[in-house]
Amino acid sequence: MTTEEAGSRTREAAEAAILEDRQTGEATAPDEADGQGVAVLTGASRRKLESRRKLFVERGYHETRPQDISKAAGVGHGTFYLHFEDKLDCFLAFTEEAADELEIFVQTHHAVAGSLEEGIRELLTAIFEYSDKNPGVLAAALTDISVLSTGDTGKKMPVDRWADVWAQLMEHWKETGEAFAELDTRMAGYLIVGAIKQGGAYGFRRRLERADVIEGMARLFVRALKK
Amino acid sequence: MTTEEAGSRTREAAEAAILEDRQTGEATAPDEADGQGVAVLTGASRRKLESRRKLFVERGYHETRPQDISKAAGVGHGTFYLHFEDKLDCFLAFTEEAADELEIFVQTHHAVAGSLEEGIRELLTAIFEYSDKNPGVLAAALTDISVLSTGDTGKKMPVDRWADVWAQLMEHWKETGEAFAELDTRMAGYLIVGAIKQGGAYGFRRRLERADVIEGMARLFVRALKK
Amino acid sequence: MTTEEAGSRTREAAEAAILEDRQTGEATAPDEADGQGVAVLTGASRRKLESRRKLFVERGYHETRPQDISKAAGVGHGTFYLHFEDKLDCFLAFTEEAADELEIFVQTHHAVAGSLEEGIRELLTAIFEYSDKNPGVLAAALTDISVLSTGDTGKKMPVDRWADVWAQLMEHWKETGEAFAELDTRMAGYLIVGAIKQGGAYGFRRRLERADVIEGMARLFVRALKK
Amino acid sequence: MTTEEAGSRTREAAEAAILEDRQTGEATAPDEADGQGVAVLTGASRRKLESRRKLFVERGYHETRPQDISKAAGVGHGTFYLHFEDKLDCFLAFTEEAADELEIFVQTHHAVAGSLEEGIRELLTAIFEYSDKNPGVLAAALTDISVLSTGDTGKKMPVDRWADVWAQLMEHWKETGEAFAELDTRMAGYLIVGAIKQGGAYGFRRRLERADVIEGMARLFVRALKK
DNA sequence: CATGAATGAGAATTCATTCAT
DNA sequence: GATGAATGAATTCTCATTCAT
Repeated sequence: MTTEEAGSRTREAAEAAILEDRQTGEATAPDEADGQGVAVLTGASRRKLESRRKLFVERGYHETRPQDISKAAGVGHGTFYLHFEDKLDCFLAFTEEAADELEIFVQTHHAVAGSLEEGIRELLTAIFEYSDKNPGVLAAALTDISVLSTGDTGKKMPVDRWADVWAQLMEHWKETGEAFAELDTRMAGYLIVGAIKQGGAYGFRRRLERADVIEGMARLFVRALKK
Repeated sequence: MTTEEAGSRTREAAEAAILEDRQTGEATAPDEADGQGVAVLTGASRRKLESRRKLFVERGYHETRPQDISKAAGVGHGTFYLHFEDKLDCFLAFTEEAADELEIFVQTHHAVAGSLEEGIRELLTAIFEYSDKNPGVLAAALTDISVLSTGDTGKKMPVDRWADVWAQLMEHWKETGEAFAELDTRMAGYLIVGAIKQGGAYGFRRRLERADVIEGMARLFVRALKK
Repeated sequence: MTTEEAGSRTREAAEAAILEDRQTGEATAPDEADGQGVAVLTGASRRKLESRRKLFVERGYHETRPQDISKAAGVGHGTFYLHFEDKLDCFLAFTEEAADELEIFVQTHHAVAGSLEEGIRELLTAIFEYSDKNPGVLAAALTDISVLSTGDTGKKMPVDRWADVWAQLMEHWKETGEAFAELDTRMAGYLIVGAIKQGGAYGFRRRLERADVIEGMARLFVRALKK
Repeated sequence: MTTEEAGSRTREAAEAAILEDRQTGEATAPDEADGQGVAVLTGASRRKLESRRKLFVERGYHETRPQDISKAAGVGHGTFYLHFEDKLDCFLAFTEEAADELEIFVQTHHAVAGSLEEGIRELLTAIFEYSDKNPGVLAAALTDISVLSTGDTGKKMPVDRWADVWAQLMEHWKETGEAFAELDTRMAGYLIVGAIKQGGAYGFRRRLERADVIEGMARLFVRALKK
């Protein structure tokens, strides 16, 4: 998605667009919408419904009612179901939105990344910057699917997407000979995501300095991965 | 708990007791696994209520009703509330029970652990053995508290306990000079728990060989920690 | 409410409107009989929910479930909570409705009241006529608040409203010199309301002739109040 | 009941016995117990169960559970049902106990009463003294039966007993020619009880001076009844 | 497209009462 | 007699979703 666009933007611009609630993002988001009931709308109410983010982040999935989202968006209850199949669908939309934003961060940061060491540090910085501007969003978006519904929805969750991103990077570092050869990049992707999620939550709770958290993580990740 | 007893048992015996649903544990567990504010009830129904585990694991917190637990235990609805203050209290009891069990595994494995490398491998083995015998229990017990209730309950969750265990081990390895000096053991404890949780889920979903998962994790952890 | 309308109606007409379940009252009552915090809903279900009266009167507060009221009204359980905050709120709405109706009776009767003696007799007549047409309503509406909820709700209960009405009348009779000068009208208002409530219940149980009950009360009240 | 005893006691002694929680009352209370399941017991637990009074007064009927009464009495749940048929039976026992106590007050005060005027003032004084020593007891004991259960229990409630007492007194005053001849003493009994109940509640809420409340009531009652 | 009144299955919890010990 | 663990019908209230307008 929007990779060509992202390429033509400066890194700062791309991030700014995201952080300022995607006023320029309109051109991109609808693209991903398939012709089906979900996320079909382009107009005002779709943008309004993005108020879901605030609610899901602050209250969590189970404490947020479709009604709340509609109300916060200033639309009627019924309108909610013109945009989302159901509550879970709405949550996944939020989740994907967050993943999209993060992906841009990751990509733009990677563009300038040189060595494995610099790259990891850059990425973590990007992630925590994002987290700083969007407090709680990652934690909320990484909510375990099993908590949301019983049956496996088959949906690709943000965890998977993000793990992929890391896996690809590590694959790249394997090719450049910076990462050790036996590295199982898929597995390592999940391990890193898990570590970041838990470590991030810990740092948040303990109100640790962002720089310290990043440094602590980076050191361990670099040691773990470097040849 | 039962540390003196655990000492007198062989490691296998101790684990077996746990894994076989604690037939020998009765003398110890029911007395202290409670501490929940509700009257410390012993007797038939309390033990029966341990059926909660199966349900929380299979369906998750939100899909398990107090009624289900009572029914599975073969007792009346009201009996549930003689043993637990409310649903959350019941879940936390399950959670602590699992943490207790795991702690024994970790302790007994550590007892024989020699080097950092062996130690990590041992621990991971222990954890995955436990997970193998108690499928899903760890994942369920590590459920994020924020998903369970709105307000912070102030309870120490299994994640914290487990992170502590790892932190202490790493502290030990720092003293023996096996772990690198600048290691922030607290943070690293959380990172490892997060990684194991996510990696474990990944391995479970992909039906990976346990040995491979352990090996993959161990390699990374050792690299990350060793001097 | 509807004071100007009541003025233009004959006394009989105004009462009839009330007693015949307010078919003409629709224009006025639904708009203000609410004031309850929950959205001011008009429309079918609100009027239907007035079936609460029958239930509260026949079964009393504790024997009437929100569900019963909904069912009697032919609406769903959930609808109940669109109109009332909770069960108590619903009861208080009934209570206020009854007080409103009674107030009109009292006012219209007072309009024609001449002397203290005539006035008292008129009022009692009005009250018992109302009670006759709405059997049990006053008794139910005068239910002691302490029976309904633990904490003081701070709400002005019908007893207070009605005591006020009597107090004002007595104040008037003090001014005209018909009532004795030292009369504490506030206190006397409560005494009279209490007496009517208990005496009414007694008369109802004993199936006494309405005229006799009125006469018995009137005689005592007149003696007590007249200069 | 115990009229001969009451007669041989001084008024002060009789009241003291009541107010000091009836240490001497044991000889009397059991007398009234019939040979049936209810109130059969004489021993320790019966006296203990009298803690019901505090609970019914403070929390009201619906907020007081048999369990609470048992607990307050320091006996087991089951013991409750050895003494009372059910919760309502227990409440009525409390109610009768209060009525008994009040009756003694009323009788002893009446013994010294001379004129109608003095008599009324004496009685009111007695009642409010009792209420002062036993705050809330009368209000609780006068709880309307309809609030307690659906079907008429056929039990004679305290209201009735008390109304009777007043009726008898008024009958007496009719005979002495102090009360006006046409007085319907039965009805008037209820009117007075109702007035006292409501007026007492009002005075209590407004924290009026007891003397003022008594004076206010007495004046009205005397005016209403005197020839 | 948009609405919001209406819905009713379902959730958590309570409590009067029983009965085996 | 005394106990208190056990019960399950019953209660209040919620909330994801629908559908007539």
